[in-house]
Amino acid sequence: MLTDHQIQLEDPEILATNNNNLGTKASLDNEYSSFKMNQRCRVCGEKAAGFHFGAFTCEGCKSFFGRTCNNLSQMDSCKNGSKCVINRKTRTACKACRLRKCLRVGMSKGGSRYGRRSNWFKIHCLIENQKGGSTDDMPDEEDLLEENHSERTVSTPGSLKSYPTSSPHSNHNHNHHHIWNPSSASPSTSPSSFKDEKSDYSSSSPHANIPFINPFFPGNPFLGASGFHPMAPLFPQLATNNPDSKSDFQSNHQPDFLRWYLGCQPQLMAAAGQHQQNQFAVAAGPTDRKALQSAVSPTVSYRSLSPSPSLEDDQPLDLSVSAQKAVKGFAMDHRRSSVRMFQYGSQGVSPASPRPSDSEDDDEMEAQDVEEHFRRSGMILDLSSRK
Amino acid sequence: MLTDHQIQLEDPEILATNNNNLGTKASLDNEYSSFKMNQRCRVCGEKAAGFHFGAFTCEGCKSFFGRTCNNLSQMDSCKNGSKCVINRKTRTACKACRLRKCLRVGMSKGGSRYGRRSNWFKIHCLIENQKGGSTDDMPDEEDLLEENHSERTVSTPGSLKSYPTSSPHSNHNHNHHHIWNPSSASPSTSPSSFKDEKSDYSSSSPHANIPFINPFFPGNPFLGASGFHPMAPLFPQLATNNPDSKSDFQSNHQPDFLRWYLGCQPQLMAAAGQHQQNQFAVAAGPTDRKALQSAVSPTVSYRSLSPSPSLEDDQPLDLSVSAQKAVKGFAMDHRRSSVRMFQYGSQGVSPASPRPSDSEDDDEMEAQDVEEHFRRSGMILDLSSRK
DNA sequence: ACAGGTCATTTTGACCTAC
DNA sequence: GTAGGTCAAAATGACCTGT
Ligand SMILES: [Zn+2]
Ligand SMILES: [Zn+2]
Ligand SMILES: [Zn+2]
Ligand SMILES: [Zn+2]
Repeated sequence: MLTDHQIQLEDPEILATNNNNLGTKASLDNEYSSFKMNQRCRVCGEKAAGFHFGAFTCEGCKSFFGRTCNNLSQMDSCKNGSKCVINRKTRTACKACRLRKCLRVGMSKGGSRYGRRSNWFKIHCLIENQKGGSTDDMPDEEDLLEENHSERTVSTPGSLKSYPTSSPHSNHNHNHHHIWNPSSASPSTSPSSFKDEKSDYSSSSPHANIPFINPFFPGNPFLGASGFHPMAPLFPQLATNNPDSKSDFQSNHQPDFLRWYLGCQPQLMAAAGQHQQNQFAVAAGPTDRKALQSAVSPTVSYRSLSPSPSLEDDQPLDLSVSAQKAVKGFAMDHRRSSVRMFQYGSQGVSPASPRPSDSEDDDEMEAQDVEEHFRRSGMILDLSSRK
Repeated sequence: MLTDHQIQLEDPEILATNNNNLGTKASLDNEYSSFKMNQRCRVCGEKAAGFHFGAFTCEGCKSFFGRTCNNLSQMDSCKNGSKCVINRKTRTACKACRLRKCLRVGMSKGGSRYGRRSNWFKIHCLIENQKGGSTDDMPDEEDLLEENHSERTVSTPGSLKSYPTSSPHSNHNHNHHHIWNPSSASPSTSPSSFKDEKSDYSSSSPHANIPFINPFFPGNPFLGASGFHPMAPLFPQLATNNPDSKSDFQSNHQPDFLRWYLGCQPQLMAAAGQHQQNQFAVAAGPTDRKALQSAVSPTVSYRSLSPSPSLEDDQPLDLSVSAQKAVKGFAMDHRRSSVRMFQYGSQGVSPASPRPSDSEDDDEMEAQDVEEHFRRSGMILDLSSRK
């Protein structure tokens, strides 16, 4: 196994792996680069201009969403039964269906990252790509025929075959309201239906008492079209430069991670268990940690044990935030490769935006109040009736 | 039966009749007035602004058609299977479907009348109205609910019950390519399918040898959504001020006319028989005759025996045009209440526009050449192989 | 009384800039 | 490398005018 020195110099976030160049970040970047160059707009199928508002989109759909997602209320509904096909030629026909498509592919405002994509994000993209993507009413054949075919062949089909996309428990059509808490189900969340289907992966958690933002909370706008989990799991051992930790992940945890990432979350609970109570779990690499640091109020206390080279590299990253003075609750949206904050304030739960060192006035919220709010919002699994 | 003196003073075109005020033009005008005030756009269902391009439409659809009907070719087709519902809210969504709807309700350019509506037109409207109109994907319930209901109640439902809309041979879904010539069917026109269905009304013509512009010619853009005949029939006895002629019509011919107007044409052939060979039949009241006079080249010779008061009121109107020096062929489009000329020139068949006393140079066309052109265009039934 | 013109308003997306 | 701003171009329809 290569010990490419680049690994030491690169962003110490976790590494991707494939058969061709197992475990190197270079391979990940290479794969992602070709992937990115051939992306099409997830809304209309035109050649994508970039990753905008949480999805690869063209300039038009980017501008459209940026304009219209603010005034959802005054958007007149579709008169064709909300069944309009959205492609490059028809995207201007029905604004309602176009916006619906935007939301369906995961677009939303806030929490954007301007810098490089995180490795989590790249992995996510490649896995999703290998899964075949959503089989929506996406680009017309007509549209594709009019585009440059030579570009599309750059994409290396099957180059990611090594990714264990089909675990023993393949999980298509997994419910958005999965309950991955084995001990007690909140009445507001879905009943035991999922438990019957996926009990193998949700019944073995040893940390059922830890509150955690449920990424599948009802109405989560960041759930992808496939119901894919928008939040990266907690894998502290990945957020380190310690080679042993990385190889440990690759040999022992990567399959579990991938299985989780494809819809199952056994490791997530275990990772969440490393966090204390009254804390909302967060996992991030140094880039995300920096964004987190600037996004979160200075009153928020957080500990960072790694992976800065000057710190203990062999310690798991811990960016957990004390709920007593925290911005209350947040989670990383690695699918969007951004710090996505769920900030509790007088305006209710809303995505947080970076702010300077002000506002000492909104940290009187008690931990249980914060928790209760998230619970009422369906964002927290009601794992236990603490306090 | 009333002998309202208004009849004498009014336009001497034929009279309409209903139960309430049988046979008076006042009743027709009254009925038509309330009908017109409550018309909705035939395209989108919005309150109609008037009769534009051959159909009652709103301002928007009027402007839209005026803009787009010229560049049909560069109109991109619908991407929803041409099934878009067109109403006030969705009319801007799919231009292709909107234009298709416009054409379907009979809109077209040219041949418009600026003055009063003819009585034929009013009768047409009232009959169509009584028939219930086309049951298209017309105005949404939602749209109608948002409009002023008080206006709509002005319309007197059932006020035209006296019109014999359902003749013994009710004719729904009559084919656009009807053959109403019993003797010989053109190979280019439809086969004997219609004859099987409607032979009662197409087999009794005593004037099978007279060429006549077939209003059902393939591609006739003036055929309404219901396939309704766009051209008014020939009823010379109606174009007179002679009271006897009018009462004769009311008692003897009106039922036949209405039956014809609803899709059968026995009387049409009889009327056409009054015209000489090498002439293309025309029927018109004095208003239409005036328009005809200004539209047709001065080289066209026509005879007008009536109904000017200074002329023989008891003679049937004859505006037939000699094909030798005629603009070649034309017919009245009473449905559009306009003189609709099918003018033969170097540009081919096109709607004629009024022109001054010039152009002595385009009357070299022989009668049979004109006829042949129309026949090739599918506009003339190939009744016989004269010459 | 309608065809055609006018033009303010709306919608759009390619392009640019700030971060 | 993306969010947001810019702005020219296109589409729309209420209103006006000539006939
Ligand atoms: Zn797009
Ligand atoms: Zn729609
Ligand atoms: Zn309309
Ligand atoms: Zn359409």
